[in-house]
Amino acid sequence: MKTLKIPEATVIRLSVYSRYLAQVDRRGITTISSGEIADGTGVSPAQVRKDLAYFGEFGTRGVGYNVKDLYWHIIKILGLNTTWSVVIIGAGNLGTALSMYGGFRERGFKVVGIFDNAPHKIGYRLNGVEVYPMERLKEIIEKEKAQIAIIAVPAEHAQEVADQLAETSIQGILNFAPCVINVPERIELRNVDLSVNLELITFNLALRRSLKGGK
Amino acid sequence: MKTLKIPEATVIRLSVYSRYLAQVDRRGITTISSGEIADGTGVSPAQVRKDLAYFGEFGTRGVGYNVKDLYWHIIKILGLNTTWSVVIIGAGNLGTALSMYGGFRERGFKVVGIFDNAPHKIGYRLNGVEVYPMERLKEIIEKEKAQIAIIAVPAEHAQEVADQLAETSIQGILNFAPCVINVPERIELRNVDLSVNLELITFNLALRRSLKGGK
DNA sequence: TAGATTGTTAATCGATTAACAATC
DNA sequence: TAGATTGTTAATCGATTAACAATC
Repeated sequence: MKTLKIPEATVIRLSVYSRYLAQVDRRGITTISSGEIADGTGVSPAQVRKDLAYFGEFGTRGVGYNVKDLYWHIIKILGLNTTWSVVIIGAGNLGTALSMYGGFRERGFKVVGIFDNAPHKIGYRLNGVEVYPMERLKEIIEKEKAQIAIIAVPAEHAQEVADQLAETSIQGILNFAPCVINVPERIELRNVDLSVNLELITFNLALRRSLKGGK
Repeated sequence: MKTLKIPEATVIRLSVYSRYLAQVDRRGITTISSGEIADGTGVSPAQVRKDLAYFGEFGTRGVGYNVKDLYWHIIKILGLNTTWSVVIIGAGNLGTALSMYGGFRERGFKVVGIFDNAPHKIGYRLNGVEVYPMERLKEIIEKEKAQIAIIAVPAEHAQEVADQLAETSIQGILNFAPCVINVPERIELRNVDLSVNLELITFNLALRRSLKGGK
């Protein structure tokens, strides 16, 4: 595998391609061209081929790509050929929603524990997954071999939770709290700010208005 | 206002700057330089100045920026100087979580209605917001003057919901269903795929592994 | 072979960074 | 005035697109 830096946009598109290929496969289609993938996912054919070229040669010139093969190649590239065990920190509304989110299971993620420090929540099961007290974080992560943690606590407590996670064998953190957190280099961190997505909409709506009104 | 195309990354950073400025303001600081904003948000000072330059001149050479003024300038740029009324389609776990998500309220978003077609959910209140049947979608959107809709239904029903929204006066749609949907040009659309965020983590973890093992 | 489509290189486009004149 | 920091231009960097040789 080349050591070239892969653009994040490429990884996101690979995810989109894989979903589209799964859909095409369900329709019983066995071969597909970069142009067809492009049409189905809203990118350019050159983009599709370039994205794939970072990782190898998966097609046959003059023919195209085998749908199933390419699907599995991408799944492997994305690291989704194995099941990932996930813990969720915070059994509030967001944590509860995420624990039941079908989109995770579909892509091979398995929620193995939810953590909270509200005594009345401990011991409950959400979607079959037990709610544990925060004191058992390290124990359960190690017992269940969880590799990824999702932080779904209020912003005030996010860093505190991150510090506790840093003491465990967790490899990746997805942070939904709207704040910046610091974690050791060895942990792969990603922040999702749900509000920013609405703000990108309001920005564009405000821009449209000012173009109409202002001009 | 210039008609230059603004990079999406710039808009996202403006959102980050505004949160940082709010925090700095709470500490009672009145003036700030691009370098300090850069340090506080993890970008370069040139980036901060360039991002702001798309929209005007907000600083004083040799001095810096007035914290409060700049905060409000950015809030206005993001279209957040007015309250936006939001409806959520789908009273499942995600819809429920989003209806109670503090991060929205903080930035001036107000959830004015939740819609579902499960009879046993109708009439309930989530966080003070009523759950309405889908048949009343258009009526309530128009009555409440909702401008933005959040789709939080399973992927199979997302397009159907989008079609119904297209019949209303809704101006923007935030789609959480992991699928591509089509809406009229006049509607500002944005997709959020929660699973992709986990996949960006697993991709990097898989990459780290292969670099360690493969090399 | 002729037609089709890949993989890859070169050209283009756009975003970030460095540098500095303007100016408080 | 001297020091500081902005706003902006030019240089750099990186990603996308166009084009085409390779080849099925």
